Amino acid sequence: MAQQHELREKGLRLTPQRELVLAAVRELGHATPEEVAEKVRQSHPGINLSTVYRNLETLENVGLVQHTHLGHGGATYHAAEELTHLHLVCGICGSVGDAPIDVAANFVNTLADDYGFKTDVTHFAVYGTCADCARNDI
Amino acid sequence: MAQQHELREKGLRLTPQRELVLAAVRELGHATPEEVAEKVRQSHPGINLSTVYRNLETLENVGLVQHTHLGHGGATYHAAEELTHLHLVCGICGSVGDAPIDVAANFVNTLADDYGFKTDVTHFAVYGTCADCARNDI
DNA sequence: TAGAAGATGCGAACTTCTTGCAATTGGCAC
DNA sequence: GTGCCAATTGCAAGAAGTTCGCATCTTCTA
Repeated sequence: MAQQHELREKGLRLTPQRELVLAAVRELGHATPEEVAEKVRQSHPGINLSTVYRNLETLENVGLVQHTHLGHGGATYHAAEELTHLHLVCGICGSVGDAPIDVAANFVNTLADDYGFKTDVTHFAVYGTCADCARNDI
Repeated sequence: MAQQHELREKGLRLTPQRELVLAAVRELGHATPEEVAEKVRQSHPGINLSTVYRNLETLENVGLVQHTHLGHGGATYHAAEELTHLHLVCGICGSVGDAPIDVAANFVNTLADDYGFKTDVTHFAVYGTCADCARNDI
């Protein structure tokens, strides 16, 4: 774990809180600030929620994590290196499925070619109905 | 304006507030509850925010309006009949552009075929960088 | 090892949205 | 037209999520 370098390289100070926030985001896959805080508290009970928020913002600024809006209001954070998939958010059951980015490649290209719009696939949440709910609904 | 029928048909009572909320959503294209309230206040200054929220919810239940998450947290409301386009949300300048649904047809089909995921295109916000910002950024 | 800059903790404030309740109003039957 | 019941509104309090100011503490550099 030469994680220390990672943070120092970005010009950030190395604090236990910061390391734990980053570790929590990586471990959780995607998580709300609240969930990150909860995770961090397992090993560092005293951590403050605002510290988590500030660190998430800081880590996002240097590109180590990113946030996505999954539809239900709050932001969800990911480790930057894990953002290799789309999120399929089910509006009925709330589940979040994954699909490889390639699925959208065509779509992204069309938007780029026809509209000059550079789609940020990593920041992308797709809303709809998951297979399970679709079965029950129709 | 046989709008009265529209609401009555759905089993809703016809109140000035409700008509105004619906009219505001239609006129604004897409708007947050707050913006709807502001619009309604132009002709009905006393209207309460919770009334706007409740009416938006009611109107959504009967299918006259729908909401979309444009990324920055709060929901945005549309008249149901206007939902014939995707929203291209620019993460830099915050602008909301439009693109016809067809652009996504392929993408939607792929998700349906490969993942059984029924994408709700009308509830769909595409995040990225608009043409203007992309020019300045690169 | 000391100092400066940066980070943390804490509490208060804000924003956005929801909820309970009493008063009001619309639609229906007469 | 009149009256009743249920739906709707306004108000105010309250949740939830997020931000901010400030004093204190910690990290890094020299």
